[in-house]
This record gives sequence, structure tokens and C-alpha cells, in this order.
Amino acid sequence: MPEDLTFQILDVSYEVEAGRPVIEIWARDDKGRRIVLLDDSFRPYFYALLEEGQDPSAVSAAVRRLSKPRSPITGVDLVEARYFGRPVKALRVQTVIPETVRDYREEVAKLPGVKEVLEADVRFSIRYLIDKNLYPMRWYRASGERVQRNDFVVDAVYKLSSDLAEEPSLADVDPLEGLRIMAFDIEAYNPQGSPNPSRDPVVVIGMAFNDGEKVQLQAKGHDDKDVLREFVELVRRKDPDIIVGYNQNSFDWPYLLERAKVNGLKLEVGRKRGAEPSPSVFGHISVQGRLNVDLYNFAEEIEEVKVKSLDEVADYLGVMPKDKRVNIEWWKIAEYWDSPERRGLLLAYNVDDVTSTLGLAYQFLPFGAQLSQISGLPLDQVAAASVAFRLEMRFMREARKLGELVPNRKEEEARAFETYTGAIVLEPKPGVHKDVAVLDFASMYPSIMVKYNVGPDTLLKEGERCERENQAPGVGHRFCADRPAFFRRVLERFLKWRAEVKAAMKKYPGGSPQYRLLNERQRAIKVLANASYGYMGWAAARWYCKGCAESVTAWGRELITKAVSIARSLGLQVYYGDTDSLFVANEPEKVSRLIEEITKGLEFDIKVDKVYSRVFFTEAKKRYAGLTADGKIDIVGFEAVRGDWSELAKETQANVAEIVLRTGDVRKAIEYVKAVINDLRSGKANVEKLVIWKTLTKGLDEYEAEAPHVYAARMMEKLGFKVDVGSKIGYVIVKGEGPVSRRARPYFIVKPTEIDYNYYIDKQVVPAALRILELFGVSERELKSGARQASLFDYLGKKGG
DNA sequence: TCCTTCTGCTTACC
DNA sequence: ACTGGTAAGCAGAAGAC
Repeated sequence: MPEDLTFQILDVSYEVEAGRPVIEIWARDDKGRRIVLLDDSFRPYFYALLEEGQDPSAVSAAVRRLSKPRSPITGVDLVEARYFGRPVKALRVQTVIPETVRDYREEVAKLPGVKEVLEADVRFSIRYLIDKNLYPMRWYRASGERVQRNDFVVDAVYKLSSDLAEEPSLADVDPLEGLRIMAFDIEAYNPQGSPNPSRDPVVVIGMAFNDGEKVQLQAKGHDDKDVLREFVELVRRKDPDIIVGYNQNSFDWPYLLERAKVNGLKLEVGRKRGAEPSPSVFGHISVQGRLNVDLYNFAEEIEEVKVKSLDEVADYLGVMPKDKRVNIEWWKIAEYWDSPERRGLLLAYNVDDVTSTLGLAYQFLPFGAQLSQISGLPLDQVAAASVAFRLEMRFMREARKLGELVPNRKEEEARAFETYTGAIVLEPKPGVHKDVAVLDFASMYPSIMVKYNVGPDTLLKEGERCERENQAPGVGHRFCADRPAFFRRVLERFLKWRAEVKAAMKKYPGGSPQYRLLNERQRAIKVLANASYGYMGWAAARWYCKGCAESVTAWGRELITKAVSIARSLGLQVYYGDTDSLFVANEPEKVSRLIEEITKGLEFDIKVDKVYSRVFFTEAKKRYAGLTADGKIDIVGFEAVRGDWSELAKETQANVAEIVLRTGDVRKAIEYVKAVINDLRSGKANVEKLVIWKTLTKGLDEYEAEAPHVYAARMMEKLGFKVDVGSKIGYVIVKGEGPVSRRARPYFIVKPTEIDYNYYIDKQVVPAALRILELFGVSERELKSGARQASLFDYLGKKGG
């Protein structure tokens, strides 16, 4: 008896059973049950694009002859489709076992009459989602027949007996409502720098659940067998739908897997018997039937936070203030574990970490769930995927709806490295300026793409003609305007959808759960739409189109240049501009006219983004600081907002900027800097504030030059720490002879007395302060000489009085 | 050996 | 491994004398 089911799709996987693939839809239903729906009717396939004028039946016969018994070719059908907007003929080649598509692809590609093999590189479970038009995290209805299966650890397993239909009444329900979330974090014993999983045990595992329960497992001395066993047991008992961690794809899971192996255990934490977590796409680790989400992936997208450790990110997001938690240096974990007095601190540290992780989940997952609902990638993958992949997934779905064949992903090396001209940055007018309005074009690049119908399918080749054409200025590319471009269709849909969501938001009070849900949704749409330009210029993109990207920036340059001319013709002073922004004198009437002329004349939307009551520029582009009308200080581009300067230099510069902007009192700023210098001279500075952080962008042996952070990283390696591409190296400069790089040390091995304070004065604090003060004629000598016995305390005292 | 210029490297802006 | 170009600025390397 088939049952009617209403359920939310969480993930999709497949397994080959008895020589045929079975799709497994992991879901939870409206009764709160965790269920699996099986579909054994779906088969892998790909397309063979035919050369023009080819006899399809001859090619078809040749394809059929390739069939092998293990996975026979079960269908070769001629289809009329479109490829880059143009009508084409292709053969749809179907087989049985997904893994064999790869072999057939190679052989079919070699057949005479076959121009290209398409869509053979789309993974089978994703193929299913695309073809059935299913979006993870959304709700569907279907009927299914209950089957008895004890290889699945779920409440019920069904064999699908109908198609899935989206359930519109549940479209605006919070997709996370009712889902079980588990955060976890392990502490590994590390007596020699970085822990080695083949040797060092897991000493603590912390787990926090969204039902409020918290559990902490501890090793017995240096034996972690029971910890691992209890961990598996707990995961299965609490049965979370979503497992979150911080960097668990690179650390916790691989470590646990290795420890399980060493202990002769199996890490059966999935919803399928016998299955252990396993590496999947995008460096992601997949846990069968659960969504394993590495929150570090979301943290990476916050550019305001430079050092993306869990404590920093949690602090920034207000999840857990840094000064209200236990912080211990991670390389001392073994020391804490072995010390009876300090072990408690390690345990508290672990609790804070896992609590922060769950807190981060509440911050990030609502957005992630929307990205999943919109892009069509399962939540665990959408987190790990790049912005371009998320967009591409949606493109593939749209292509299918339009009967367009999906181009192949190209190997980046296969294309010649080609760059093109980008945006314009206007020369800033140095000095302090009062009352400056910042105008911003709304979504400039997507708007250009829509207006001029830009896309690989509308880009005209030499000699091709269309009735209506748009020609990009300067670069010459022409785009056919007779039919809507593929990108345009998708972008227009996004724009319309976003407008609807924003309209719906108005019905709810700000801060209400429904408001927040819709807000995350409109944000996710915006993020995807804004990625479209960069996507076209990405050499590995399926819809790569250098000419398109080049044309978009050309129109962008024309647009901002015209806007500047209009501003000048209105008598408006232009101070600066970058890509799609314009800093002009805030004369309301003229600004309104400027906006009107751009909106009506150039047909692009532009609006006042913010107003600075004071803003200053040096001669450098991409750097300025301003005081907004509501009293906030903005610092853009300067050292104060860079991650590769010491905290002390950044803080000094930020304070100098603030003093100058708020009071206009340069003397005060000079006195302040002098006080900082004096503190340094007397060795009063806090070592933590002197650490300089830099990222290793390649392997240690690939560096040509011996930069300070490379030197410090080599030293760390010798000390037993694992340093990799992407590692953030924190170093300080110590006293001594020779180049700076040779005097760089990992910050945690340095005593305050060893620090070269002069380096910090000459190369950090003074240059950072001078970057701003130079504008007012202040010299280096002035800052460093006449060292008055003032301290920061004196300065603050004066400020107060 | 001193000084300048170039290159490598990293990270900001949009 | 995984969107684009533009730009600043440090430190080291190479070139100039």
C-alpha cells in the first residue's frame, strides 16, 4: 500500500545494488521521522554532440557497438537541443552503472562524427537532483511503499512510487526548524608540536546539541579507545541531522578516522550501517545520511576577520566574547592534559570551543540553508563549494529547463592564461574634505549583463550578424540582442525573485524569525547574482567567456566615466571613485540631479550609499578614512584594516585617524603617537600586539625569496609543528644582526626582552601613523624626537579633561 | 658599499 | 585547487657605480 509522504530533502546519495544504481533520498517527514526514499528507476547518461551534417543513425550504431556487459548501453536517442543558444543535434547515451560513464565518455568522444561529449562529468546524485528539479532543504510530497531494510539507520525506508512535487505551503517555513544539530570538537594529545594521529590519542571530545545537551568525553590517560567508542554511540543515540564543527573536514574527521583505525574500531557515525565518513568533493567529508557542515567554510567568507580562529570569529559575531572564555594555546594541550591542576582548564576550553561552534551554527546555517534551497547543492556541499560552483549549479538547472546542453568544465591549464582590462580607479584628491556623498551603482556588473544581453551564447563571432546588436566600447565585442541571453534570463529571474522576497519582508517586523528567514534568502540570491561577472572570467567555468567579462568591465568603465562628466558638468566636485562608486561633494540638489541624469539618461540605478561629514585621502588609491554622518569611523584599505600588520601599528593608526577626523587636532595625534613610541622604547608593549600574521600561499620549498614569515614557518616546522599551504604564521622580530627575515621568530617562543622594539617603532608604528600624518606635514623625525615623558595614560587623561 | 630599481609576496578594494 | 582585475607597500634580490 503506497503511503502519501510529505518530507524535506536533506541529502541525496546512491548505491549500486544488484548491478543497478539506486538513488537514496535522505529526508525527514512532517511527522518528525527520518526517512529514506529509494528510487531505482534513474539511470546515468550523457550526450554526444554530433558534427554538423552527420548521419545520426551511423553514429548511433557505432555508439551501441561500444556497449559492454558489465554496464550495457541501454539507450541511444537522438535529441534536438540547444548549445550556447544555437540549435544542435545530439545523441543521448544511457547506461546503467554511473562509474562506467567515464569510460564510455572517452570512447564515444573518439568516434567519427562526434564533436564533443557533454554532461558526462555531472555526478550521478547531483544529476538526479537536477533532472527531477529537486532542491535540498525544500519540502516535497510523494507516495512511497514501505520496505524493510536494516542497512539504513532511520525510522522508515520507502520505495518511491510517484514523482516528487514541491509542497508550496511549506516554502516559507524555516528549513532548520525541527532539525537536530550536533556540534563537536576534539582535542588531540600533542607532546611534540602538531599531533600525529598514528601516535597521539584524542584526549577530549566535546559535543553540544541544539536540544541543550552537552557531553564531554575524556580519554583514560593516553588511551582513547573508549572515547572513540562512546563518541560513535552518542552520535547514533542523538541521531543528528546536521553535524557541525570548525575545520573538522581538515582536522577532526581525518584525525578520528585514523585513531579509529589505530584502535581497530570503525567510525560508524552515518545513517547507513558500515559506512564511515569519507572524502567527497570540494575537500568536504561526507557522513552518510547526515549533513556534515564545516563552519570554517562560512567563516572564510568574513573578510573583516583576519585571523579566522574559532575564538576570533565567535568574538566578532558576538557568539562568545574572547575575554569571557577560556583560552589556552593549542600547542600546549598535552601539557594541560598531563597536569592534574590544569586539566580542568583544558576541559573548560573544549566546552567553550564546542559551545562557540554551536553558536556559529545558529549564525551561519540559516544562510547556508537558503543557499542550498536556491543553488540546489546539499547543505554540506554548498558550504564547502566556492561562490562560482554554487552559481554554476543553479546555471545547470536553468540550462536544463531551457533545453540547453551544459558545456564541459575545462581544465584550467588547457586554456591559455589570458587576462583582460578591469575597472577604473579614479585618482583621489588628497586632503581632508567635508561633507562628501558616496554614490554607488546598484549591482553594476549584473545590470550591465542584463542591459546589454551579455553571454557566451549572444557573443557574436567575426562576420556573424544580428538585427539588433550591442557593441562594447573600446573592446569591440558585439552581442546579439535579438534573443535573451542565458545569463540574462537567469539574472532577471534572480532580480525578480529578490524583489518579491524583499516585498514579503515588509509584512513582518524586523527581527522576527520570518523576517530573518526572508532576509537570508534575499542575501543568498544577491550573493549568487553578484558572482555572475566573476564567473564568466573564471577560466575553469563551464560558461567561461573572456570576451563577455572584458565587455562588462568596458561598459563599466564607460559608465563611471560618463557619471564623472555629468557630475563635473553640474559643478559637483569629484573626490574619488572605484569601479562603481563616486565620491562627490554633498550638495543635495546637485546630487539629486546627478542621480536623475544617470538613472534617466544612462539607464542605470545609482543611489547615495553613505555621507561622510569628514573624509580624507592620501595620494594612494583604495585607501581612505571617513567619519560618517552618524558618527562612525570608516577605515578603508589602510594598514589598520590589513591582517599583515602588528596589532599595535594598526591600533595606533586607527586612533590617529580617529583623532584627526573627530577633532582635527593634529598635535593631539602627534602626542599620542609619541606616547606609543615611548612605551615601546621602555619595553612596555604587550608582545601579543607585536605579532605579525602572514599566510603561506605555497609550500615552504617553493619560495624564491626568504620572507620573514617563511623563515619563521621553517622554524616552526623544525619545532614539530605542521605548517601547510594556507597556514597563518604569526611572527615577531627579535634583536640581532642581519636581515629582518632572519630575525623573525614564531611569536610563541619569544620572551619580551628579546624583541627588537626599534623594528616596531621604525617599521610598524611610525610608518603606519605617518601614512596619515604625512598629509599634515608631520615628519618621521617629529614623531621620533623630543621624546617627552608622556604615556598613553597621560594622553587619555588629557582627552578626558 | 651605497643607493636605486626590480621582483616576489601578501592582502586590501570593488 | 575551485570567480575577476586594480592597487599598495614591505623585504629581498639584482643592478649600478
